[in-house]
Amino acid sequence: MNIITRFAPSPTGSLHLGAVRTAIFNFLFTKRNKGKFILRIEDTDQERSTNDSLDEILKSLNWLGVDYDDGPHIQSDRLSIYKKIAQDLVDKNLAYKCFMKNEEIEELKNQAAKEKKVYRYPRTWRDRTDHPENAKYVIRFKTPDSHIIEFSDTLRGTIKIGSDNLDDFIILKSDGYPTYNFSTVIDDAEMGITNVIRGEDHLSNTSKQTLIFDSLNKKPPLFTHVSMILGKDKTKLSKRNGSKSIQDFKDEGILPIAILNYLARLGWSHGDQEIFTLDEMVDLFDINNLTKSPAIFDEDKLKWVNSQHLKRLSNNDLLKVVKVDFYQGINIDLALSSAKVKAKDTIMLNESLKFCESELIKIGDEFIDDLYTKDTKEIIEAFYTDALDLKSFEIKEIKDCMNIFLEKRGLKMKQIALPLRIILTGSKASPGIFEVISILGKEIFSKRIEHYLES
RNA sequence: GUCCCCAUCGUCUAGCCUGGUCUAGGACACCGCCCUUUCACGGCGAAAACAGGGGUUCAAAUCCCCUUGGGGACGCCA
Repeated sequence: MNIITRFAPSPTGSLHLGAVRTAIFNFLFTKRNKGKFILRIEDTDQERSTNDSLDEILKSLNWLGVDYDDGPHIQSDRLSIYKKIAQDLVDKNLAYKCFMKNEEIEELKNQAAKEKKVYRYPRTWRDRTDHPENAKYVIRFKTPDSHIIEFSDTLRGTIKIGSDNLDDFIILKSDGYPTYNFSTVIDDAEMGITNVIRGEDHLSNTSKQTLIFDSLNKKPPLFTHVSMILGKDKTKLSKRNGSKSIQDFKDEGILPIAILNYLARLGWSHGDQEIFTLDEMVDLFDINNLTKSPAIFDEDKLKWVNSQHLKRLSNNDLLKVVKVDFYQGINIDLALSSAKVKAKDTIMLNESLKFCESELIKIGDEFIDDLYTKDTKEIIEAFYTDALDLKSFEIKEIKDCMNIFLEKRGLKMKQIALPLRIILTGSKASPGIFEVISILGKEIFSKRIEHYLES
């Protein structure tokens, strides 16, 4: 059987990590099995759904490289379908119209809270036929009494829940929109979804959805409820405990593959391997090899994974993510090679390559003490004179030149490396000094030294 | 409160299904040392866990039960 899966976010905010992880699992699983991956937008909450959110979700998925084969299907385009099926269920006496007013429900909820009980809809309209004319109503599902609801989960086995724990839940709201449990089931059935991979927080919804599948005479898909990602405080990830959106990570210089890798490794593993390419993940991913317990999000490790991918990136690919205008004459290849091994994110990378952007660099006032002593100036000038004689500005030549210079003058590397670094990069932190000189090349090197000597 | 899920180092995890090779392996973070021209990278090392109690068995991190702990759900949100 061909695998068909879906990722079904609701456009009520930016894409967050938990959602992204289920998207990744669906994506990997589907690719692994050469199936079809559908994107479906569950915008049945008129109040909270926004186009901006939808745009951001699409943008983020695209940036991550989580591509879908079909969609996005928008649920609000399909209202007539849900309405019709809800009405069918009413006609079959499997659902019913409920005319209870909001105020009445509020009252019941308050009452329940007072008695420290959980509110349950009292089935007031379940069997009534004295329906008011032109009044607003919702459609509720007739949850059967004392029935054992059973469904299976590929990770957790068979799960059984007594129907008495559920009340007559709403499937169609008074604004004519379906509720989540209803539209999800209809779409999963209509779209031929074979595998539903979603967060563990949906486990309790699955019992309701099983009931709906039954009422529709449809076979439910195979469920896999993936463990949740928790914040540092061990509760569901939310803005409160530091959850960031994909956009945030992008802005912080995290690579898409690092997010994919880190998030996939949260709950999934392949022996001791920590770093995966996308192809490797697709190749190795096994839905049956997921951890059942929740995992705490650790930004330090994400950063580390990011640094590992940064190191592995080819200079060609690196050029696409780096935001540096290399000045003409800069040895870009060498610059990238020496910068990428040290950076943890692309922000750092950009920062460390700043000295490559122009012919001259600005030297901050804080370095005056380090640079403008008579000795320093004299040493730099002397080394400069030697360096000018070099035919090639390869690292090796520069190094040899330096060693001869130091020996000749009885100096230590330390005495010249720091000022030279500041003069050439405007910073105390940079790639190795020989690399820096080689990256700049003879011309820019000379310009910067002369500029210093003249100041 | 009710229902559901889960339980190996601080964190992510390997091992669990198919008991013995586990004096429990790896990674992040932390600490120490080394490398060193800065910042880093890297290398080496240390510390660090089978929640508790009962079973089953010659043998349990691994199987079963209970307790405890954690998480999730209980919306005209998804």
